[in-house]
Amino acid sequence: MSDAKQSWLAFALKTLIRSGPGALTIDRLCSRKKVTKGSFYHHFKNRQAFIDALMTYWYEQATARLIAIADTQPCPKTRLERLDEAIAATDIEAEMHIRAWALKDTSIQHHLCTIDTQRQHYLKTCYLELGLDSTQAEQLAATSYASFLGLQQLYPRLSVQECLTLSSRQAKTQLEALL
Amino acid sequence: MSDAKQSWLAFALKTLIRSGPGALTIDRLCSRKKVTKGSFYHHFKNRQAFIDALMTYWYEQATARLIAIADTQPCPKTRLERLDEAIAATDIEAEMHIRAWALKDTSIQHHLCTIDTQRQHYLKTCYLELGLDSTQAEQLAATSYASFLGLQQLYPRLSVQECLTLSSRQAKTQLEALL
DNA sequence: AAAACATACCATACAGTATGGTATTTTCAA
DNA sequence: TTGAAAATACCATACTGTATGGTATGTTTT
Repeated sequence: MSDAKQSWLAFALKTLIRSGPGALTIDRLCSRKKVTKGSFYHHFKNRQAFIDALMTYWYEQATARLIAIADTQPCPKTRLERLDEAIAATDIEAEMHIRAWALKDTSIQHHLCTIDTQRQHYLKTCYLELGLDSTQAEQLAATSYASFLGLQQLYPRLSVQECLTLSSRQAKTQLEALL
Repeated sequence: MSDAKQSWLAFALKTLIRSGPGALTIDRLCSRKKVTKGSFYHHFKNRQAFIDALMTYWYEQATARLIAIADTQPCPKTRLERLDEAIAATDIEAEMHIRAWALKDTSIQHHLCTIDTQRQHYLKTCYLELGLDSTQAEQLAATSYASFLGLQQLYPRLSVQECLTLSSRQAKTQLEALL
């Protein structure tokens, strides 16, 4: 991937985080980036190709990278803690925007589906190692992930730290009740 | 409120449920409703007034009504069960769409904030009656509500029934651990 | 020559306005 | 009480201005 293209994706992700998918029109991106459409259409075949590239870029930043960080730990309990730390140190504002975006764009839906699946699968493997059976691990993965997602969206808004604290505490209680 | 205006709001809510806020353009609504813009602008000063009316309409359907149903029960445990039943019997597809909408429209955000607050407050009163202290009740209200919201948004998608089952089971475990 | 970008243009979709038409309801005098 | 006139509710048609994705064709830089 060329530097210019990489710069386009990094800029687009920043814009998505700051202003949501509504700001990802070609015109607005170009004016904010102080280039013209000639640049955009040089690097991307059309808007859809651009969006696909952006979602792949986001997957690497906000899923693959985080799992890789957590996976440096041998103990599953420590992995989950390390994961929380990594999440706390990451700008996850794009999350909600992408989830909202998926409701009106099936291509985003597809990307998000593989990402959600992979994330839940990672949590499940941790819970399996901690002694849960397959069904329990799967359901706890779903509910703990879901409560974190949900807490992010509650009004009045909580901080990422509060979301992590509440959801991880809740997951621990749940885990102990199952063991 | 006139019948014609009521019919506009009911139609708009159906459209929102089926196709999301992107389908709530004046042109598209008019063509689907087989009327013209003259009708729209006769009943609503502008698009914003229409949206405000629609959100009020939705509040009555999906918050005030559900709470009123649950509140027919004297026991808080029964109230929560009755609430789950009422939710299961309601089309809650609008929920996610509105939450997504709120990210790009501050007026929706305001409506949703009062609604989220009222819903959490209702759950809190139930948990208070069940013996939790104020902080515990508030946090359990937040996490149980959040996990239900989050489960709705997970990919691959779950049914409303599955969301309710998982989140209410999780809330019960949490409650017993706190008592 | 190829990569990177600029400029000018097109068709479409959108919110909103101006104006007019029709049907129903209200008002007021005979 | 009643019937015509006035008001109002309801909707249609045609238009404006703006933002969008996309295309065609250049120009500059390496």
